[in-house]
Amino acid sequence: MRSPCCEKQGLKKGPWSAEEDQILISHIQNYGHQNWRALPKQAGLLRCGKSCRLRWTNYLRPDIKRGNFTKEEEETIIHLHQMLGNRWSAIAARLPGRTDNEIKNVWHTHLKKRLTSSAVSSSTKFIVKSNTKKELTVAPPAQSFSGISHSGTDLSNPPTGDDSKENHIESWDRGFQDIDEGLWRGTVLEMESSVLPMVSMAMEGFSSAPSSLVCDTEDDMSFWLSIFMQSEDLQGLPGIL
DNA sequence: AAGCCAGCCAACCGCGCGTAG
DNA sequence: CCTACGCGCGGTTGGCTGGCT
Repeated sequence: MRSPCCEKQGLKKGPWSAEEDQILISHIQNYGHQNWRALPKQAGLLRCGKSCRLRWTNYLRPDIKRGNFTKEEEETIIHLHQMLGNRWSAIAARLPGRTDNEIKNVWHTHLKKRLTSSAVSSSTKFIVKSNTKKELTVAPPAQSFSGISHSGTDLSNPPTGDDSKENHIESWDRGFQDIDEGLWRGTVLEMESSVLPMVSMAMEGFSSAPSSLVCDTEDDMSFWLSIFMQSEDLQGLPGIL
């Protein structure tokens, strides 16, 4: 059994003072943070390393974006949460300047309430083809849920009788996690020409949508799928090939 | 003005993972 | 392999604040 954090007597807990913040900032600016456990002692702080790391990553880091979340950021969080679930760090990775803690707080205090049943259409379907003989079908929740298959092998955990949307999404997400990262390298999302106008609309900032998208990692794949999920026009389409 | 309450959010806790020895 | 350690993640807590009565 691991000993709890801050077991040592005399270590301070609770809110950080301005003086402590300044000590931590100047120490990291001068020496970096290779070893969080050793840092408080080196810096002369009566804190545990974990507390220092948290203070730095969630509050003191220079690239932290302050202020309220924009409408766009909130929408992004909602859609990424549909895709990724409670993987706050993965969501934060797509929102520059926002921390996982901040996003988690915003989700629990604001966004969760805003979720409606229209979040994800059960008929949306993505078929993903790889250019390396690997073939994979990704089907989000639907009555005809077929799971995720790779070379004929079912990699997903099919729904267990509970038809709730949440469970289906979780199954879908688990399917993603089970896939070897290498599988995504070179994966191409091909789209039917009929959906291209909608894809184009979904991809703001692009003059025209490509007919296929190359993915190198699961993150790439998640990113593109999140783009599609953000488009109300695309939700409910019979398929993206 | 005082008390209560709900919401917010910084910070803490425990667990799991990766890695070095 | 096993163990200890460091770190990051997600869940939870509790103090603060502002609004309401």
